[in-house]
Amino acid sequence: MLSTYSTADKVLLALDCIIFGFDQHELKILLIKRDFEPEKGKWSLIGGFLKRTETLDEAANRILQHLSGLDDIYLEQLYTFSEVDRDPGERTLSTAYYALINSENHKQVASGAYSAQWFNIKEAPSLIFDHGQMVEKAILRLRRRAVTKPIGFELLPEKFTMLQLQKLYEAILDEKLDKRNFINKVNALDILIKLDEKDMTSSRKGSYLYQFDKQKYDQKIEEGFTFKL
Amino acid sequence: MLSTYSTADKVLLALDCIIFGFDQHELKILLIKRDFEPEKGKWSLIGGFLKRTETLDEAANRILQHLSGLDDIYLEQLYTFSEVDRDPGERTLSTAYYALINSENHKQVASGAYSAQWFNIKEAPSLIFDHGQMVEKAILRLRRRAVTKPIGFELLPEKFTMLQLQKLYEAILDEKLDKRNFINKVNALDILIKLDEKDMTSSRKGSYLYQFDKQKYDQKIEEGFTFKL
DNA sequence: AATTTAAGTGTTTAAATCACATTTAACAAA
DNA sequence: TTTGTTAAATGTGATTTAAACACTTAAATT
Repeated sequence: MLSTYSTADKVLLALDCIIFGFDQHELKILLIKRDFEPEKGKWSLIGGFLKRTETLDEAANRILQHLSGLDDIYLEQLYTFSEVDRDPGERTLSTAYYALINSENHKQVASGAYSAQWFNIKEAPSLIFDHGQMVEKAILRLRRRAVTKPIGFELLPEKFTMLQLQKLYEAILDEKLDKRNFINKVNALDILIKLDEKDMTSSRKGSYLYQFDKQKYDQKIEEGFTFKL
Repeated sequence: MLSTYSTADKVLLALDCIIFGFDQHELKILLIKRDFEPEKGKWSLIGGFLKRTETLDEAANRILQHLSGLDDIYLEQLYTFSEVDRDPGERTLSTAYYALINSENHKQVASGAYSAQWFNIKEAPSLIFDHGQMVEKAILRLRRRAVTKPIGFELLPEKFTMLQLQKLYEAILDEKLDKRNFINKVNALDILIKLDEKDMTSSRKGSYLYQFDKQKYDQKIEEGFTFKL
């Protein structure tokens, strides 16, 4: 029989965020030391509980906002985890979100109220509950999305070099890419603005800075263009 | 501040299933007339509430099992919907799952206890709450999955003709496919068993029946093969 | 002026995809 | 038993896309 409202169980719904960042050559995630029981003191994702008056998207934004002060963060719902004993404290489900934040705004995040710390995704410590699974799933999702939607740009500063972009994709996809093919592909997409400015930090010659052209991208999408990197 | 357990809100968590079936040339979904308030009498997805003692996967299986008597149904979690007023009855979130069932087992489903009915995905009536959104999202997901994993076979009887398979993919992808290219592609995958039997219902010559070779498929996957149709 | 360092640039080759037409098997009708 | 009909089965060449690959250039340093 279909349950009716009155007889149905209510549960706690948590929300955990896998926060990706990119730093030079490394794809990182932000973790915190959990400050309450159970598992106090262990590494965990940033999370919180859903309030009755908000949507999951709103809760995810609230939690991130509170943590970082950042506002327009790329967020996507990943999956809802529901193993009965996933949280030994109480019957709790958790909807995982993943977020992408760019390295320019990194610092303040890591120096926030919590003992938050960036970890290379390959060197992250083991996490409480099923957070490890969440991270795994998030990486796979990111990998799939990054080639289909220009979400990679969320992880870079506004102005970036081709090499930075390539390194980012190498980090996400976890494979080496050919420089010429990469540049050719990116240029073929025709959604970057090549600036007159150069980044002089990495070479004598300097490398041109680029900017993602959201206007152009949106327009192309409108016209049926499909991003595929 | 991170919420702690005691202060956090509990919510009802519903679970709704988008059940896909395939019938000759048409991709269909199974809908029921809702038999309780609110929105009693309107078309809706099959659903229920999560129990404290089960996972979402288990709940989805229970709900389907109960409806159809079927056991090994392909099920995948889709998304958790959380608009605050999505259900006017009470604050309820819903995790949507989609299911694929094959046409041979159709009939008993539709003639179950509920007034369940199959609708072509293009001709479905408008649905309660956000169920329309769920269906939309499920179709997109199915479309992506079907070319990446051999889930299409879940929708067919055990033995099927190439044309049936093609029609299925045409229905899922909502586009016409070239017969020769399709067959060449499928054959190149080398995961079908060509039977000696023929289906004589559709032509004089008869068309060979095929069977999905799960063993072979699994082994190929093991060896790093990637299904791509 | 010569050296160093990373940036920038095209071509060739292989692979995948696409478009397309004819032959074959089984049955039915003459 | 021959002929006609219907859908199934089969293969090839053309085009497009992806992959592999190495040298030149600009600018700062000595």
